[in-house]
Amino acid sequence: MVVTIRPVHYGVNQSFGWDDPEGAPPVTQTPWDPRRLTAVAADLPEGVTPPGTRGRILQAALKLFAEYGFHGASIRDIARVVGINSATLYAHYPGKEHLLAELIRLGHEELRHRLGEAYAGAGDDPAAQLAALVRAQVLVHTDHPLLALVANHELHALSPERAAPALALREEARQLLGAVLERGAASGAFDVGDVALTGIAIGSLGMRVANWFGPDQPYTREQVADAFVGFALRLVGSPLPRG
Amino acid sequence: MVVTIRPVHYGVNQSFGWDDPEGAPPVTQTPWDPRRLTAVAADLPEGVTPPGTRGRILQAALKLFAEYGFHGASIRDIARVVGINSATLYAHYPGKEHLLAELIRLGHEELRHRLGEAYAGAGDDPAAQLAALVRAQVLVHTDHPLLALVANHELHALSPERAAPALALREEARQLLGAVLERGAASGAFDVGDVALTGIAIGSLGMRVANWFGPDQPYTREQVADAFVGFALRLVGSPLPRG
DNA sequence: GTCTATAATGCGATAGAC
DNA sequence: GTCTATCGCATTATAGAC
Repeated sequence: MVVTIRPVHYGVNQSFGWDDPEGAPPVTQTPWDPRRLTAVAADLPEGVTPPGTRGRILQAALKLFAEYGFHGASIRDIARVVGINSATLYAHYPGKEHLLAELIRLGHEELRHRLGEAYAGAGDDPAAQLAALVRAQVLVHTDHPLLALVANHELHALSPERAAPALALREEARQLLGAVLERGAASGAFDVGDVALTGIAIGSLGMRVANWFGPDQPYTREQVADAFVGFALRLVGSPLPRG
Repeated sequence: MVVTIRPVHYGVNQSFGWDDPEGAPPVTQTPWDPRRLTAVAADLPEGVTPPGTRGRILQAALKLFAEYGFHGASIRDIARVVGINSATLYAHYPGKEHLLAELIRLGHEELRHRLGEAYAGAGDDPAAQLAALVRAQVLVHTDHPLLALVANHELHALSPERAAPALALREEARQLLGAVLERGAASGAFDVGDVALTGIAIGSLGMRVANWFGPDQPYTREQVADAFVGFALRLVGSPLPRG
C-alpha cells in the first residue's frame, strides 16, 4: 500500500463531543475558521463536475453551503466566488435549491458507488465485508469532506420530495451494513450484543471524519481508514486486528 | 439500576453515513420530519430555563434552530411558536444571534457540568473513568438532543468571539478524554494504537446520538449509554465488558 | 410587556439589452 | 452567456402608542 506523506502540524483537531474541529481558540494560527470545518478546497468527485461555468458554480455552492449552510449562503455570495453576476447563475441552474439538490445527489451517488464496489469486492467473509464497507465510508469522507458535510447537514433545506432519494439511499446503506453484521453474528465471527445499535455506532464513527480530516492534521487518508477499520472490527468483537 | 419503559415502535432509525435519521421515505407514517431529527419536545436542562415569556422564547428558538438551522428559522417563526408578536421578542433578547449564543452556552455548560461530575466520581481506574465520561456524554445527548444538535451544528452562525468559549470547552473535553486514554495506555489497561484517533472515534460515537435517539425507537437512555460504554471499552481493548 | 406599524436591508428570481 | 436593472418579498430590528 502506498502511503503519501502529508505536512505535519501540531496535532489533531477535534474530539470529544459537540461537533466540529476545535483548535485552542486563543492560539489560533490556522488560516481556516474552526467553527465548522477543516478542509478548504472544493472537492467534487472526479468526472462529475460539469464543464465550464456550470461546474465552477457548483464548486462555489459546495464550498459556501458547507461553510455557512444552505440558508447562510446567498445566490449573490456564490456568484461573487465564481466571479459572475448573480443573474448569470440562472442561465445555468433554475434556482438555489437545485444547486443543493444536485450536490446532495452527487454526494449520495458517490457513497452508493463506493459502498457497492467495496461490498462486491469483499468476498464472503463478514469481517472482510465489514472492513471493506468501513474503509469505503471513511475514504468517501476523507476524499470529499465538503460534499459529505453538505449531504449530511443540509438535507433539511430540501423539500421532502427532493430529499426522498437521499433518505432511500441511506436506508439501503443501513440495511447493507445490518445484513453484514447479522451474518457475522450468526456465523459466530462477530460477538455483537445489539445489531442495530452496533450498526449505528459504526456508521457514526466514519461520518464525522468529514468534520476534522484535512491537511492540518498528521494522518493520511489510508491511516485513518486503517484505524477506523480496526475500530469497527473491535466494536464487533472480531479478533482480526492487532491488539 | 432503574430502567424506564418506553413505547416500542417499529425499529431504529438511522445508521450508516450521511447524517440524520432515515425512515423508508415512501412508507412514512411518522408525525415528525425525518430530514433532520427525531425528537420533538423542547428540552432545555432543568433549572436553566428562564421564567415566563423569556423561557418560552428560548424553548421555541431551540426547537426551530434545531429543525431548520439558525438561518432557516426567522424571528417571526419563533414569535409565532411562542404566540407573541415578533417585536415583543426584543423586549426579552437584544437580537437573534443572542438567542443562539445563549443556547450554545447552555449546551456547553451542561456538557461541562456532566463530564466534570462523571470524572470526579469515577475514581482512579482509567477504564472506570472512560466509562463515566462516555456515559455522561451519551446521556447529555439522549436527554437534550435538540440542545446538542444546535450546539453541534450551528456554531458557524456565531461570530468568532461568541464562538470562542464553546471551542475552548470542546478543547477541554478533548484533553480530558485524551489524558484518560494516555493513562490507560501507559498503565497497560488499554491497548491503544493512536491515542488521538481513538479519542476522536470515541467522541464521534456519542455525538450522533442526538440525531437518532427519541421516543420512536426501542431503547432507553440507559440502554444506549450501557451499549456505548461497552463500545468505547472495546475500542480501547479493555477486557472489561461482555464479549 | 405587548402591541401596530414601519424602516432599512438583503433575499431569490426575472426582464431585457448586448 | 453575461450583463444591468429591478421586482416583489422576507428579513432583522426599531419607533412609539397603550
